[in-house]
Amino acid sequence: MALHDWNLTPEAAIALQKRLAPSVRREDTLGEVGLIAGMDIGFEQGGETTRAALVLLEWPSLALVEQVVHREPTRMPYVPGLLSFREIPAALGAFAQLSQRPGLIMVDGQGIAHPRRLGIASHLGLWLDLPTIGVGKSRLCGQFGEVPSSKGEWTPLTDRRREEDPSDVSVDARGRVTIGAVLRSREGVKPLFVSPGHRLSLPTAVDWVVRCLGRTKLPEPTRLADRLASRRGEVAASGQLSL
DNA sequence: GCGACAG
DNA sequence: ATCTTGTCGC
Repeated sequence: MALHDWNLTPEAAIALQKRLAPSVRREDTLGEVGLIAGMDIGFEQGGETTRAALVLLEWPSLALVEQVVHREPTRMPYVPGLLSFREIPAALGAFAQLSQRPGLIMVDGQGIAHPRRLGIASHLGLWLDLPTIGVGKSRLCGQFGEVPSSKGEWTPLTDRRREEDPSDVSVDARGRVTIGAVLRSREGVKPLFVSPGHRLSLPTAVDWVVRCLGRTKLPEPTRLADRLASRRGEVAASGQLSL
């Protein structure tokens, strides 16, 4: 993938998403998943500083083997649909500090469950050329029915077909395509929005999320990254960049 | 034109 | 996302 600038106007960012979306691989091309990463972004000083948190867990023990935090000035405001342009730069800074490469990354946000099928998980996966899964806590787009109540069960998240969708995706009688899964990761709690980021299918994405589930709503990779990105669990972060 | 809208 | 008090439950 050709490198591009992150400071773009909304119009340019949307045009870029449309150009990149066709490159997102939705087939399973996972390698040996020895390490699973979890990524999340937090903000400090009223949003002036962006704080990227990255954790590496060993599979299948899910033991935490490495964690890094990277801080840098916030450049872009939050605009629905353009989240990746605001958060990926900082995420890359955190990745640069990692001493080992993960075989899979779980990102807090959407994968292809995005208006132009290029949510932050897909964009990051494309940039790093690594398998990624979007694990969102709320919906950006798409519709879904009642979510089963048992842990591990899910209902499809569908959306009207778009130009950004591959021509070979299955379209139902109503012209809709499945872009993700609304997963009951824990009983009695709001469901999770799981969608393929890059280099894996929806069934595989759901499988990995379920396999990384503990007793909490979020899978371990995202849960730990979330905790590190926020102030909670004040863990001693390794190699950070101060401002 | 009127809502909806990841983090 | 972040700001915040109390409250319910394992």
